Amino acid sequence: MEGRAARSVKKPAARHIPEATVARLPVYVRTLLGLADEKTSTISSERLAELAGVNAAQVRKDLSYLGSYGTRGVGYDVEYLLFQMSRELGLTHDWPVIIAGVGNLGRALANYGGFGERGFPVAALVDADPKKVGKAIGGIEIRHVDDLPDIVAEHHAAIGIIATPAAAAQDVADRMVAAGVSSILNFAPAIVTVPDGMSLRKVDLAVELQILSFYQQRRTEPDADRTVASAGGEG
Amino acid sequence: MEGRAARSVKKPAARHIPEATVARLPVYVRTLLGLADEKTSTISSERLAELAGVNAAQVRKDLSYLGSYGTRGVGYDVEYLLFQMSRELGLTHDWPVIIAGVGNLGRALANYGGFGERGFPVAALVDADPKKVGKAIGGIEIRHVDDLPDIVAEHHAAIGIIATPAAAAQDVADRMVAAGVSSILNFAPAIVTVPDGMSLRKVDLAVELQILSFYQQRRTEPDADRTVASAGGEG
DNA sequence: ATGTGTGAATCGGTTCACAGCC
DNA sequence: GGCTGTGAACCGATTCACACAT
Repeated sequence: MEGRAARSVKKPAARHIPEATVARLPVYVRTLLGLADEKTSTISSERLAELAGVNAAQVRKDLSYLGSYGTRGVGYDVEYLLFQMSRELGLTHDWPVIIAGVGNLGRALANYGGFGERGFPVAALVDADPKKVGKAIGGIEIRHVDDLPDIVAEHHAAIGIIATPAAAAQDVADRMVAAGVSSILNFAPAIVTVPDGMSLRKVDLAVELQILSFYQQRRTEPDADRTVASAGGEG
Repeated sequence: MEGRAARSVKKPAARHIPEATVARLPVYVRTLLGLADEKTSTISSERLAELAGVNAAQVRKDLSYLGSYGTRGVGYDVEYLLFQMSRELGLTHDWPVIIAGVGNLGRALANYGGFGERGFPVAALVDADPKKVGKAIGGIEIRHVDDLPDIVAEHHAAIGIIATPAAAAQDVADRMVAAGVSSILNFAPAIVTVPDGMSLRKVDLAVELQILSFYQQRRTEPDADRTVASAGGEG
C-alpha cells in the first residue's frame, strides 16, 4: 500500500479502490439514505457496520479509500458521506439501461420497477424476434436488436442488460459493445466475454439456488444416508 | 456456513470445499451439460476452463476437492464428472422454493419460469396483504404469510426466496426460519441476518447496476482528480 | 507425450491493534 | 474519552510449476 506519496515515480492514475470495496459502496449508500431520512446527522463506523452487515474496521478501511471524510472522536457526517459516495458511484444522474431479450426473464425485469426507482430507467427493450417488435412491456416499446446502434445513441445508454436465452447471449453482448454500450449486466446462464476496458457482471439466479442447494444438501444428508422423500435415484 | 462435525472426533477437513469453489460448481455443471449434449466424452481442464471462463489450474484445483475424478494424460470423463458434481450439489432431485412477497419483484420472479426448469419449482407464493391472498400468479396460488409453517411442511420446502419490500425482509426471514426453511435467497434491498447454521445469499439488482455505474463513471469522466503530491499527505 | 493433482508462491482482501486527532 | 485512519498480521483463494500417472 502506497498511502503516502513518495518521491519515487508513481502512476498519476486516480486512487485505486479495491473491487470488493466498490461492491460494498452501494450498500453503504442505501444504509445512509435510510439514516438521512430519520435525520441522523453523524454516524460511527461501528453503527454503520452494524446496519450494513459488515465489520467496523472494514467500514473504516473502505471509507478511507474515498478520502478522509470522517472526524476522529465523532464519526462521519451522513449527508456529506452520502454525497461523496454518490458522486464516486456516479449516482448523481440517471443511467438509462437497455434490456435485450424479452422472454420470461426480460419481461420480468422490464416489469420490475425497481431499476427506474433507483436511477436506472429502462430506456428500451430489444429482441431478435420480429413478431415481438412493436409490442410494449411496462410502457416501453420493443424494438429490433438490429437497431441497437441507433437506440444506444438516441438514449445515450452506456449500460446493457442481457436477458436472452444462453445461446444468444454472446452475440447480443457483441452487438451491444459494437453499438457503444460499455457496461453489461448478464442474466443469461452463459459465459460471455467482452473486450478489455468494458465492464461485465453476471447474475445467474439458478446458480444462486444451486449454491444454496449444496449447503442444504450437506445439512440434510450428513452421511449420505437419509434421503429426502423424492425420486431417490442413487448410484 | 460451516459444516458441522458429525459425532466422530474432529475430522481433519477431508471434505471441506472452499466457498469460492462451491460457487463455481454450478457453472461447471452447466458447461458439462452442454458438452454432454454434443457427445463429448472427455474434457481437459484447459478446455473446461475456457468454456467456464476461468483459469485451468483453477478447474483442476476445484475438481480435486471433489475427489480424483480425472485421468492423467487424458482428462475428465464428462458424464462421470457431471454425475459427481450434481450429486455433490444436491441436484439429483428438485428443491421446491417458496417466494415471499408478491410485489413487482415477486411477480417477476414467479412468472419467470427459469427456476422450475432448473430444478427449483416454485411451490408457493406468500404475501402479507390479505387482498392478494387467494389470487394466483403463474398458476400458483398466493397464500398468507401466516401460513408459512403449514406451507413449508406441506411442500417439504427448504429454500425460501425473499422478494418483499426492504422493510419487511427481516421479518419474513424470521418467519421462514421459524417455519423450517433453512436456506434463503434475499432479493430485497436490505440486510437480513439468520441464525447460525442457516444459509443466506443475497442478490440486489440495483447494487449490480451501481457497481457498473462506478466503473462507467470512471471511464467517462477522465481524471478530474487532484494530484497526489508529496506535500499533500492526508487530511 | 499429455494432462492431472497438488505443494508452494502469490495475491487480494479482511481483521487487528494502535497511533493520531478531536 | 471516543472514534478515525492505517500499517501489519492474517486468511482464504488464485496461480504457478512440476512430480507423477497413463
